[in-house]
Amino acid sequence: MVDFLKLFQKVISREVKLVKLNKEVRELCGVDVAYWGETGVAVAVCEGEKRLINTAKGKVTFPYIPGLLFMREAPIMIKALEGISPDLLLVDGHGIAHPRESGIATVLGVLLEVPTVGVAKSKLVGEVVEENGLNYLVLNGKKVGVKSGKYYYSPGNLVTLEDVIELSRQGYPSVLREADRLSKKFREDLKLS
DNA sequence: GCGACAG
DNA sequence: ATCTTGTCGC
Repeated sequence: MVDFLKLFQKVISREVKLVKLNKEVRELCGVDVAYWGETGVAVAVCEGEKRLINTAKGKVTFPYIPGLLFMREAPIMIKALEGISPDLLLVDGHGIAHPRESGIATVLGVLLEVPTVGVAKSKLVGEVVEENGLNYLVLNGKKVGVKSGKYYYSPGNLVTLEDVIELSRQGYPSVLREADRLSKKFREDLKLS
């Protein structure tokens, strides 16, 4: 099964288009997931003309396996993103800074056909190499992302490394901060009800 | 065999 | 991710 999933990721990585995000980002969205045992709570926070918050709740049984995070969180994240098509989607996890260049941000970007960037709190693969004052994440001699502060940013789909660097300069995205805060808040609400 | 290992 | 106390520092 794991072999099949890895093949799926290789197919996904072949569909990735690292092209410049030209359109102005009017609606920025961020998604995160919190857990209460086997119950997952996904929250999508969108900031644009109006502020939107979507949630999704459900059993998450697939185990956490480094490199296969998408199997655990992508399904419920997609539920929370139903009906939403942001100009840019930020995902808690890596994009192409992944063994098969197919982290959860990349999988979501390809499946939903939306520009995505992966923002992770820790490294999965690659080494940090400084160049021109920037800490690039290098994998197999290729720059696949950047480290800014304590976070790792990498292209998911439909964005360039330059777009990602630009985003990383803005500091940790508020939409992800909010998605993280709210997912944990809603989890607490579940414990009570 | 050993170390690394998103959330 | 989640489980958890105190402690160090701005």
